[in-house]
Formats: sequence, C-alpha cells, structure tokens
Amino acid sequence: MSDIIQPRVLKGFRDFLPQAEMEREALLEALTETFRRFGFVPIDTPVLEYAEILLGKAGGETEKQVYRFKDNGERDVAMRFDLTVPFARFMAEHAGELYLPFRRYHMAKVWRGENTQRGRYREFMQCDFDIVGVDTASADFDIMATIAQAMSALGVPGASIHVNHRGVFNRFLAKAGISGKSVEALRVVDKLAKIGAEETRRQLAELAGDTAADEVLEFIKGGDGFEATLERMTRIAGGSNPDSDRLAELFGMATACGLSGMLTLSPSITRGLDYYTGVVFETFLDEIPEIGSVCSGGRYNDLASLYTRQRLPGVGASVGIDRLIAAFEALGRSGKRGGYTRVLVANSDPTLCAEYQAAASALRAEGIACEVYPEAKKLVQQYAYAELKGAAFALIRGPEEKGRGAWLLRNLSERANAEYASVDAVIAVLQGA
RNA sequence: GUGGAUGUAGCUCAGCGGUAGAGUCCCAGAAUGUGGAUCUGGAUGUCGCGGGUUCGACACCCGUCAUCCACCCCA
Repeated sequence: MSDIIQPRVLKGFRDFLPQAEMEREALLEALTETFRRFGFVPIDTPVLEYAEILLGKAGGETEKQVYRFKDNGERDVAMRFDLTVPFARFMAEHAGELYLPFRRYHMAKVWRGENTQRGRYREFMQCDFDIVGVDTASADFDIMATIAQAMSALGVPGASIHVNHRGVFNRFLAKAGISGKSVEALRVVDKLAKIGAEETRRQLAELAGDTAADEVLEFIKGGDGFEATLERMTRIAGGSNPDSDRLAELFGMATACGLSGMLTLSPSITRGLDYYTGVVFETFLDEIPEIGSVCSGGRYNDLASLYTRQRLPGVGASVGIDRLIAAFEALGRSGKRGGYTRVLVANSDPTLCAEYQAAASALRAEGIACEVYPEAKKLVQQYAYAELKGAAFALIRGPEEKGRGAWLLRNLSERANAEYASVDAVIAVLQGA
C-alpha cells in the first residue's frame, strides 16, 4: 500500500507543464526563424562525450561543475556543459565534409552541477549560433545583428548589446606591465557593474598595486558614447592597433544598419571563459538588467586547435532561454495560453460522434485546429474545458439542432450562438473571423 | 561548495506543546442541455521527508530533500 515511489525531480532539474512548455517553444520558434533568416543551418551533437574531449581545455571551475562518470563500459564520459566545446570537436571531426565559412545554430540542453538560483538551473537550454572559418569584422557583426534581430523577434521591448575586445584589454595590460595577472584582472574587471568602482579598485590594488589599479579603472570607465570610449581605450592602450580598428569597423556597420543605438562599448566586460580571443559581447534587457546577460558570446580563434591542426577561427553567441523566461516572468509578461485548439466540437449526443468527427476532419483540412470532446457531458463542463484549452469557439450539434438540420457555432468569449446549415458554412465563417 | 530565509488543502497564506484553519478553487443542488452574479450543501491535507525530546509535536531539537536570496561562477 505504501510502497509507491515518491515522484520528484533532482535539484535544478525541472518538468515543464504545457503552459510553460508552449511559451518556451514559442521562444525557440522565434529564435529558429531568426537564425534561418541569417543563413544559419542546424546541427546536433551527442549529450554524452568522452570526458577528455569536453574537459580538454577546461579550467578548475568548469571541471567542478561538469557531470562526469564511468559508463557501463568503464569509459570516462561527461555530459556537455555548453554547446561550443562539442561544436569545436564537431568541426574538427567533420571539416572535410563541410564548407567554410560555416554558420550553424544549435538549440539543446546542457548540464552544469552548480548551485541553483532564479533563472539558473542544473539542466538548461542554450541556443548557440556561430560562424566558423573567418576572422572578419563582418562575421563579428553578423553575430551582433543576429542578437539584435533575435531580441526583436522575442518581443523584447529594449535590449542593449555590450561589446568589448579582449585584445585591446590585453594591449593595455601589457603596457601597464601587468600581463602576468591578466586572467585574474579580467575576472575582477568583469564584475565592475556588480560590485561597483570602489570595490573593483580595492581588488585590483590588492592584485597589482595602487598605480595599476587606477590605470585599470581609468581604462574601463566607459559611459560616454561608443566612439569617445573607443578613442580613450585606444589611447591608454598605446595607440592605434588592429583590435581597436575591429571595434571601429563593427560600430560602422552597426551605424549603417541602424543598430548603433543598442550598441554600448563596455571596456569592463570580458567574459569569464578563457577561450575568447577577440570581441566579446553580453546582452542586457533594458527593463531588468540585473538578471544578467541573456545572450553572450565572442570570438574564439583557437578553440578547435585542441582537436585539429587546421585553423578554424570562429565567432558566436548563446541565448540563455531559461534566463529570458525568468526575466519575462519577473516582468509579469509571460505569454499565457491554454493550448492550440481553436474550435472544440462539443459532444452532446454519443450517437452523433461520427458527425462530430467528420466535422472536425473538415475543419482540420482547412487548417483550423480543433478537437472533439471525447465523451458526452454537460455542455457547461465542455465550455469550461474549451476555455482551459484556449478555444475561441464551440461547435455544437445535439438532437434538436440535428432535427433542424443546423450546426451551432458558439463564440465562447462573447457567449453568443449562431446557426449554420452546414459545416462548410461554419468553416467559411471561421476563415473570415 | 559556503552562509541566510522558507516548506501547512489544487492555488495564496494564517495558526498553536493538547482532536488542522481562512480565502480562492473544485463538486452537487436551486435552474430536469447552454459556463461569468447569488444562495444552500459538500469534498480535500503523509502539516516536505526521517529521526529525537515529550503523557502528547504541525509547533521544540537534529538530520535530510527542495525552493528563494547572497557569495562564487555563469546562460
């Protein structure tokens, strides 16, 4: 009696009920449409990989978070913790079967065994899109333009893309004489927006001394327009250089495309992952920036070098769909819908079921989503069900209506009925509605 | 991984060392087939889980699981 197993899911893992899943799928469809519009093609890779593949270049933090175990054949395997590393392996393995430049999108779940928080889970979905095979400003810009289009397609009212170039930052570090501490410095600087200038300075001073800390703060100040910030960064970093030129090119393209308004040059964002080598970007929602970046990425010119001698420069970004959903929820504007049914064919007489099914078939043939209520019940209850499913209409035919040779179409929100002589007449009305 | 808060009906939440409550929702009826008002009646809980203290624990103690927040890191 009491030996039933308690239904539950692991910490950080979730079920998706229809309403949540319909919302998620709607977002994925918007992204898919965007990616295709920019010429990206889809790929997929295995959930499980050899641990050495995934962890080849991983730092200590990643290593701690990855789900790793021995499979039944004693192989050392791990679950993918992002889509970029598997993609690098994919490119190295299939370079001969592909073409360059190659632009792909990949929307799939990834796993990280870290602690949970709002919008942060152990199983979550990433939507990656990358362009591999070239190292040009145009490719960098394509990624940014795709982000911009994606935000628009997702119905985000306002978003800003913060961009920076690691190369410029590294030049600056070299000039300031603290290149040896670049990884730590990048990490501290990355937190500027979160911990404030004071604390950032303190941590930098601890790391590299007071003089260097002041220089770094001056460098990462930002905030007075893209071109002015770029000019100052470049000057402090030692003058004109190819990396600054890349940023200027990007800004030029953004201006030409009317996107410069959502572009911010933020010398303080660097991205934690160490495989980025060039431009990096993060995307923040104007309404709720504190939730963090909902789409981040950058240029990585050495990633596939772990798996191949062929040089495969790439640039890409990843949309955090779960974080986006959390943001929409926090903003109270998550789309609520009950289902896809537009017409519920009410079942008021079991002997007329063949007619109900025939009517439903006719509606579907015209592209109208409908379902037949599967048992004869009180109409009140069927209306309530129709409402749950988000149906706009109920199609009713009981003995009375049949006697009159009529079909009753009820507008559920207006609670108004109209009679029609045939299903075709009903279809005509629905197509006009 | 560290620290803090929370966990009671489907949902939102009260509660107290002595037999588990409200609102909402749900069900039935008033209206014997046409749902938003009203009225009447009704149903529902391993009080997250497991131990301990106690005559008695939903309450106190310990552990555990989950959620939220902060740190860390990141999407």
